[in-house]
Amino acid sequence: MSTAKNNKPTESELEILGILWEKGAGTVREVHEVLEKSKDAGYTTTLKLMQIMHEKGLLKRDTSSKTHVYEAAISQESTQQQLLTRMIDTVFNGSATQLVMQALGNHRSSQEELDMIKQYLNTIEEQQKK
Amino acid sequence: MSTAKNNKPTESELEILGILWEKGAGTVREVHEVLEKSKDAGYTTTLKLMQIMHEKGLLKRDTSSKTHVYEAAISQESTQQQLLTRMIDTVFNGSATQLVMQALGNHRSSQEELDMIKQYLNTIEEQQKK
DNA sequence: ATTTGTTTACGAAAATATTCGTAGATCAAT
DNA sequence: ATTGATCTACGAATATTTTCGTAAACAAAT
Repeated sequence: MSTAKNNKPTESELEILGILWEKGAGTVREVHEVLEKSKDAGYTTTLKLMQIMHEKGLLKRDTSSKTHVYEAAISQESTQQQLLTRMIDTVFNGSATQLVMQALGNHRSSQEELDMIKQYLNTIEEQQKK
Repeated sequence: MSTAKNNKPTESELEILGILWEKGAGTVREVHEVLEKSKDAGYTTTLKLMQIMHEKGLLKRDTSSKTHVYEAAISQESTQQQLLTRMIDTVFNGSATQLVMQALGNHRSSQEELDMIKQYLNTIEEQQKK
């Protein structure tokens, strides 16, 4: 229960979080520029969205200079986790395995990635033996 | 482009689809009864939702008897696929592998399931060699 | 045939999410 | 100090999603 996270991000908010998780931090303009590529919305729309997200506790911001700098206030991992859980629940009959296989089947993975996953599976098995 | 599927289901609609995918088909009352366990909403709310879904082409229905029987009109697989893709895109930095590992890490899987996944990985590798 | 319970249809309210116009602040360059 | 560009704040319009009240149809039981 560290930072406010009982607010589940909306679709648009997720897009912004995604951008900030990658960038690390950024101004409204920077975020907006990325957003524009996949979406068309005005600058003030992005601004407003980010302000709301700040109010909700989804973003932190540094207002020390005129141009504010924003940063995600919730971790990518915990958000991923929440979304995954919900998705497995409602759409994958509660089976994580089903989700994993579906993901592997339709999204080309390189040999390196497959190896990484295999290795990870081994790690899990080791843990379970204990 | 068989049946209308350009309509992405909303959150509530997904819950209903999930139920129908499991049941195969059902009346409003039946769906509502399942829904009630995790949510609280009136009967007519569920009814309306399912009517809308029918209009959108998300559900088929049999109106031959007084009590209509509904069934999902879009496949679970294609829906899973769409959702996975979007999720990987916005929240997992475009990496399916990242999603897979996150899912494996936090949702306990039995040894049987792990074996199944391993086997599936081998299948994929075989395919890629060709 | 009247009552009772269950169903669909419809419309509209309520709640949420998204969008943007406008005004005022700030700063750099003229 | 005026202009121009860029930024934040704010409020409100739009759009979308969710909710439910009410009425009419229907069937089974009294």
